[in-house]
Amino acid sequence: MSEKLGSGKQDRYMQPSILMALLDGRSHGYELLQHIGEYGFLKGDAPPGMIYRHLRQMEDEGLVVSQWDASGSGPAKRVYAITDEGREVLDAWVAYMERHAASLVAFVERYRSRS
Amino acid sequence: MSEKLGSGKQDRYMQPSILMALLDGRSHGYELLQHIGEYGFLKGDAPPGMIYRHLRQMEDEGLVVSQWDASGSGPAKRVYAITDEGREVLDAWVAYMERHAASLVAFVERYRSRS
DNA sequence: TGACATATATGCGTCAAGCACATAGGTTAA
DNA sequence: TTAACCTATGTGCTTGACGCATATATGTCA
Repeated sequence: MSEKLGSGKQDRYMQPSILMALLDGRSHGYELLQHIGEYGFLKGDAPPGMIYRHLRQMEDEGLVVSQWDASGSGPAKRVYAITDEGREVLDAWVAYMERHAASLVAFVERYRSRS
Repeated sequence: MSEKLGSGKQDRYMQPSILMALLDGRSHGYELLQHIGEYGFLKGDAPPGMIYRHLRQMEDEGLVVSQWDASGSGPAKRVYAITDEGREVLDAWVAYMERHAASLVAFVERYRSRS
């Protein structure tokens, strides 16, 4: 039955999740992959392609900045850091999510209260 | 700033809104248009084309059934009623929305608690 | 030297959203 | 009476994000 919900295309909140993770410090795509699932918006793992595309787009929009890091072992990493503009956008996201949560709760309430 | 949120493509929850409205009794597209905004998931008015497409698709899936009503004034209306399967899907939607709201609240909490 | 983990990125098909537009019946006012 | 408007239901087209598969490259370990 639940397979009819939203055709599997729910909002994954990739952008705010990435920005939130970057609040804790600079990181790179592959590392972010393993952490943004913690927020509960993804069912399984985040698709790698998605992360990198979001990061690139967010850099175009000035929300993050990147820098290559070739130190350490393994291939070079593109390390991202959040910008002031990114912080503002995250703040707006949180405000939006708060309103959205309120609407959801009200909807659920309304449904539950009609026995 | 907020124009960067989700590129304006937030989840409108059209399907559960329609099902919820039909719980209060049979109705038709044009009438639903004026009521499903009450749930707070739409910024302005719902786009008419969207409603009718959803209703058609939901009828294909067996969530609603329709019947022409030529009585009364004005053009004929296609009146929809929710089915048992529609009720089950709505129930699943509500459960999903409840979990989703919890994730959102947790995210907001996490953000707010880091001063 | 072959398999595997790390790390980033592109290409392609699909699907829903958003918007404009088309159709048509009925009512009302100039 | 006819033009404008409200009711009512749909279709067509473009765009953009998503999901998946795939490509590329480096370093490590058996």
